[in-house]
Amino acid sequence: MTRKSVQQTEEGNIASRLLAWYDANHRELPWRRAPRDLAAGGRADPYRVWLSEIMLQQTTVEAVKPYFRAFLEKWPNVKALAAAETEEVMKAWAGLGYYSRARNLKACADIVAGLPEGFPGTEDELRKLPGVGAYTAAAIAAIAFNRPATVVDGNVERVTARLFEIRTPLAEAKAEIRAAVEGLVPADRPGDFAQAMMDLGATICTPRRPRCMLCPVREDCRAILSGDPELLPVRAEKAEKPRRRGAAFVAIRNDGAILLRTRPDKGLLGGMSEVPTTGWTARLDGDTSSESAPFTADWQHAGSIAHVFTHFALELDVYRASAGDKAAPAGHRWSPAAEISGEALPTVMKKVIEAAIPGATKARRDSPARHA
DNA sequence: TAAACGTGGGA
DNA sequence: TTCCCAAGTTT
Repeated sequence: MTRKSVQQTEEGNIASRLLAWYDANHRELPWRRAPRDLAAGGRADPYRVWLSEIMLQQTTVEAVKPYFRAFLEKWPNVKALAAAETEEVMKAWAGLGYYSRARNLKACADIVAGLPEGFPGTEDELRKLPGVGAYTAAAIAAIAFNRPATVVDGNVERVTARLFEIRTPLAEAKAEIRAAVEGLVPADRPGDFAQAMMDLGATICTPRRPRCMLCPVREDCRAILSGDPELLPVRAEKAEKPRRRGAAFVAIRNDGAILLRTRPDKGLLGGMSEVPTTGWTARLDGDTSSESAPFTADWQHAGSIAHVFTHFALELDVYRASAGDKAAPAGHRWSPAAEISGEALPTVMKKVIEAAIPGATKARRDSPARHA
């Protein structure tokens, strides 16, 4: 009935083919309910959908999996997460990147835990939550609440630009792409449709070397007919990445504790822990390490590390010194050796500490991080 | 509108 | 090695 009427349009054909493909070829993911489960009356848990969507923002599925499992084990529902300390959330998020997501995650949990109905089910209401933008609001509405929302992420943009041969550069093509996707969304299974588009983009309609021979909608794809699908979507060329330098100081107390401090909540690596460093904008001419070290000591050059952020590349000279039993300077604290692996250390800081003390950031059996 | 914001894996 | 860029949001 409704299915037949939908299939009478070209758009309906695309959605139907895509859903049939999804039924047979969907990826199995820790946060996903299989179409079979949903057909049997299963419901996606909004908490898990939300948590996974936040983690997946600009982040690969493989990187997210272990973090998703760890979060779910520590905090099985939104009230548990709301009861947690922000610091613990930052520690659990360490290494995943884009740390404002962790802060917003906690802020969002605090809000939702206070709502009688839990997560709202409409895009408009979801969109008001911290860390939830246009994409995430639509994804949660569609996947967790079966609303016919138009879900547009990077995969969907690529698939759609190829399907409709949209050659407008991506930045200016957003509205056009959104309108095209909106015309495809089936009233029947909007959540599965959204996930089908994303799975197609991730496994078939890939950025490079798309597997068009395996594509369920290749007969509907205009990019195949009149060009090279791999050339779409058209992206603006990216600006050259500035290179910055600095120095980092690993101070080691007699008992093996390391001197740390916490970065401001806003900005790069906001709210995360670090060893003392110089500023990262200055181009170091010669050795200025002793001037900007946290205290005077016999600082030894322990090597250097390189790390690439989204908008600049960083090289840090790493200095190491024994600190005896010195008290921590203002704004700093000593982190016991056994607790280093559980600290909210971003990857760049783990590299620094490893350069000074190999193995220091690896989890040990007696480390609290393993018992938490 | 554009820049800021992390990290890791694939080619 | 180097480049690309992934289930984006915020300011």
